[in-house]
This record gives sequence, structure tokens and C-alpha cells, in this order.
Amino acid sequence: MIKQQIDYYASNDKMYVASDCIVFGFDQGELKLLIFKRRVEPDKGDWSLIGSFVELDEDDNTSAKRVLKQITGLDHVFLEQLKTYTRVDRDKGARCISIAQYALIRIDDYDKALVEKHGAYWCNLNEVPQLTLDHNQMVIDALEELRRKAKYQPIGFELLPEKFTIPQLQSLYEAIYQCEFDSGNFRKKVLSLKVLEKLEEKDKSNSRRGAFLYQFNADNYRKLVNSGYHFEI
Amino acid sequence: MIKQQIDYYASNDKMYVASDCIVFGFDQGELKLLIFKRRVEPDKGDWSLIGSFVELDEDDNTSAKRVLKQITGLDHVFLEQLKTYTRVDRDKGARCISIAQYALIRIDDYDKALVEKHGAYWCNLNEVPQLTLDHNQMVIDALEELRRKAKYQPIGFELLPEKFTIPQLQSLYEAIYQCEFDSGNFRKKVLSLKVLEKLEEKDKSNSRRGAFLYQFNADNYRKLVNSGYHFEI
DNA sequence: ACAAAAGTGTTACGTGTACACCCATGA
DNA sequence: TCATGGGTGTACACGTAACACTTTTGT
Repeated sequence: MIKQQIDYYASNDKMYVASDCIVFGFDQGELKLLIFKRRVEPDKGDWSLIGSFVELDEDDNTSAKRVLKQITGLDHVFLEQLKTYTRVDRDKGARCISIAQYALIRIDDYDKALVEKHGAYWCNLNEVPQLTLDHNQMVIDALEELRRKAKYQPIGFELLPEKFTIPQLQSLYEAIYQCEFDSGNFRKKVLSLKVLEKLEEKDKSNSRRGAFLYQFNADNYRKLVNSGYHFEI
Repeated sequence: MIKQQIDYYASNDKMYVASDCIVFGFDQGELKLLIFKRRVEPDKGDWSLIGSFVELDEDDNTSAKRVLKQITGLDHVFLEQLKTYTRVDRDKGARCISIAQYALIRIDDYDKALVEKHGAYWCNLNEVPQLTLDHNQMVIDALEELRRKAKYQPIGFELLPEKFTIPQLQSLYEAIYQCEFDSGNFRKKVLSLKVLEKLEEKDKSNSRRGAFLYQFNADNYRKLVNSGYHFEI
């Protein structure tokens, strides 16, 4: 029985499985993408997403988190599978499929020294250079997914510091959707969702008057979702 | 150079890559799922989604279409990547990841003889038996995706015959979302989208009066989308 | 006191929802 | 003629968008 089983599997071909990571950050009102210089052939020296081969004792998520930790020094980042790229000729080096994932990180938290040491670089999303293999397509797909998700799930908060102001949140959404929102309406909408906790502190970096800081209340969000609440921005 | 490249790839491990297919159909007002009896160890004889190993000269889509054609006799089905399942211990037989895809097919078109010959079976979506490996989870995820997509993209039509009535369309959506819609409002909504062409024929199978048949106009849909139109049911 | 950002209030409009109603037809 | 499903019309509630307006504070 076991013999037969092994034979059956063995009569098929294996492939390399890579995991590539589209890392988004938000800084100075701009969406950023983390890229670095490819260190292996083919196309050594080209810009590339960060990635790695998935090892036998890892799943895609574990693999991506390992690389992410290596390069940004960050643990506990938001990470989600995007799509698997399987074109036969996508990698000239070998038959290799890639499970792409996208990550959202609080850009002021990351270990700048580590990022630089690995030759990585935060590039502006409107100025993404030519990337290796099919990585540009991955970025396009990830951005589309981010836009789709941000509307129905509170993932935008993953890109902001713990405490943020309503105008900061608005500027993030304006960066994601590349358009302007009416500030009054945006504020009303976002507060009506009942997932923001107002703090006593103010942030005065952007105005004389200062804007109150808020915090995302994940517990409350979960409760609302469980009771059938439909989040939407 | 090439030597170094090959060495680099070779120092990593390969895996088996499978492609599993969640096949939805619609019949008698019910959503159906195509499953069949697994013919290989482990778990030979268990119910399973249809699937196969992805061959070296195939991408995931090609692979799924090959199996689908084999078992249903159908070409040109709607097929889209769902998600890739990579848990280390998901397959007891070997380290094997699976790229799941979901398909929507017009159930009255399929080759019934072929389906039966392969031991496949259309099961009711509310009565899915225990499936092998992580296939039950795949079905859950696929159903969620179908619900999400059907709201914003005209994929529902893939499950209906070429010509269908508005009440038929409504009954499909009721099956997908497991709730009832107001028929007047549903009709207004769906006709306001401007992608249905009214035919002269009537279908009298469900009422004495008969209901007019309609046809989905894909060209018109594409035009509307290109001009920024936002489809939503 | 004024510029500039934060924050509030008011109104008009379009869309979804509930529901009453008419139509066509075979038995 | 009546039961049944197909199809139309209307009235109201509500969320959104546009925009006028007030508040705060450093210079």
C-alpha cells in the first residue's frame, strides 16, 4: 500500500516554490513599496521584491515572515496571501512558481539599519522601477487588492502608527485611492463605524490647533463583525 | 555564471504542486458541487474535489482545464484561481501544495455520461460530505469568494443557460446568498445595469403567463466597465 | 487679527426597500 | 373566473455629497 502510494507520487514532477512579498508602507502622505537588489542569477542586480524559496518545513506564510524579519527586523506584520504565479516561463532559471503575499507595515517602526544593510529601499508607488520576472504584475495586483480590501476591512490602520489623527487617516485613504475626500464627510463616516477610540492627546505637528489622536479598537471591531456588522469606508 | 545559477537553485527543495478544482453548478434552484471518489492513496475511496498534479509544462489554469475536460467533457468553462493551500502536513503522502481554483459551469451542458464514468457526482452544497485533505476548507473559501464576486461581477450568468428569465436569475442569486429578494426590486436593479438583452421568446415552464427570456450581453458589459461603470447587484 | 487646519451643521439628491397593484393565461 | 407567477408603480427612509460655517491657536 505504502509502496504504491510512493510510486504514485514519484511518477510526477516537483517544482521550486518561491514566496514573494509585496511590502507596502505609508510615509509623508505617500504609499511606499519595499524593493531590493536581486542577489542571484538570473537577472542578478535587478530590482526585485523580497522573497525566498519556501522550505520543506514551512508554509507560505512562515516563509514570507522569515524573510520579512530578516530584512526589516519586524515581527508581527500584517501578511496575507495574494495570488500564485505559475506561468511556465516566468523564471528563466528553473521551473518555479511563486506564491505572492502582501504585507502592510508601520513604516516608522521598521529597522532602518537592517533594511539598508540588505540593499533594500522604500520606493514611491508611483515610481516603481522595472522589477525582475513578473514582479511588476504582482505589485499591480497587490495594489488592486489593497484598494478592494481597504474599503471593507479595517486594514488601513496597519499602515498607521498606533495613535493617529482623523486627517492622517484621511490622507492615507487619499494615497490609496488617489483622490481627495471631503474632510467633513470622511470624519463623519469613519466615526460612525464605532471602531475608533478618541484619546485625550492631540497631535500638533500639522496645525496650530492640533488634532485629537485616535486608536483603532480591534476588540470592538471583532464584536461588531460577529454581530453581523458590515464595515465599509 | 550558469553554473552558479544552477547551483543556487539546486541547493533548495522542490515540492509537488497540485491543482484542485471547486466546480459549482446550478440546478433546480440549488447550488451544486462536483466531487468524486479519490483513486489514489492516501485516503483512497474518500470523497474529493477533482484535481491533478501540475505538470512541468503547464500553469495552474491549464492543468485544471485539462482535468475538467477529462471529467466533465467541457471546454471553455469559467475558471479562476482561488487560493493556494500550503500547510506542511496537509497531504500525508508527500510535501505537496495545492493551487485551488473554482469553476462555474452550466449544469445542463455537461456530459453526464463522462461525469458518471469518472465516479463523479453533483452534490448539493448544503450536503457536502467529509472530503479528503483540506478540501472542505477549499469549498468554504470558494463559496465565500463566489458570494463576494457575484455582487460586483456578472459571473452569475456563467451558471445559467445562455437564455434565462429574470425569475431564474433571481432564484440563482437566492441560492448563492441563501436569502430571498423582493422580485420587483430585483428586476429593477438587474435591468438598470443595462447588460441584459430582452428576447422575444418566453419560457413557459414555470407559469401560465410565461416569462421573457434574456441574454447577457458581454460586449456591452465590457464597454460599460471600460467607461468606468461600476457593476453591483 | 489673520491664516490655516480641525471640526460641526445643514440641505438636496439619488438609491434601496417595502408594498400595493395590474397583467396574462391555463385549467 | 380564479389562482398563480410575471411584471409595474409609488412613497418613504436613509446614506451620501456638497458646502457653508465655527473653533482653535501660533505668529
